[in-house]
Amino acid sequence: MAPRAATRLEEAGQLLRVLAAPIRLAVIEQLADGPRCVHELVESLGASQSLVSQHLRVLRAARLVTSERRGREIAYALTDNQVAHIVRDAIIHTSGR
Amino acid sequence: MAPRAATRLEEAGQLLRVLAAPIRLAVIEQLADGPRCVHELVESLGASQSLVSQHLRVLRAARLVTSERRGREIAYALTDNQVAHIVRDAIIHTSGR
DNA sequence: TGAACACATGCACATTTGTTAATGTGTTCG
DNA sequence: CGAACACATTAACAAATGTGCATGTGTTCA
Repeated sequence: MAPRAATRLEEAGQLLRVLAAPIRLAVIEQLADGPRCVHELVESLGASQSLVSQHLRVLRAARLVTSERRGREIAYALTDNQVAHIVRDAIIHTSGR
Repeated sequence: MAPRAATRLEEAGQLLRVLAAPIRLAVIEQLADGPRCVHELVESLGASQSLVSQHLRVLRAARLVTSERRGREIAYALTDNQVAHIVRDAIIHTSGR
């Protein structure tokens, strides 16, 4: 069942808006190599725990990542790798000049 | 010469932010089929002339489109088709579920 | 030259978004 | 139970963004 054209572009726009933040791109890059828990992301990104959680919340709301509790940590993973592909294309486009 | 990682993600984020608006996605979809002048876009998109110009300004500033005067019209075209490819992937990702 | 057309720009305003600081929830371990 | 760890959430604020209205610039044609 195909949605209306307007809705289709709105949904695609929302996806891109979720991706349109450097720190979230960095998170996705990390998760492309496998699941990570929050404090690992905090370390590698050099951002505050609160900030990382805020952005993970956005990614989670958009269903781009899934979370799974492991002991007292929570592991995040990419829902699908097509998103990582879009991110890679965007990076290639800007770096290739 | 590869830019710093932070800069790389910032630039990719900026590209995605420019794409993250339904009306700009619609413009890019139109231009993927060939050059269009502004009043053609205004008609097909059903938006005001001012609004379309504002968004074309954003696309132009990001070097995603080029403009060329033809008589009293101004024709817009995609700078490269890789951007159209990214847009298509984003639409496919959201529609495919 | 003047009028009509095609488009851009400046301004003002509401909405959204990113960030920080503080606090809350859930878990492990002594 | 209580303390320490891992993470989420709330509130508050600055900054960026989208939109409409009005006006400006460039072009064609009579």
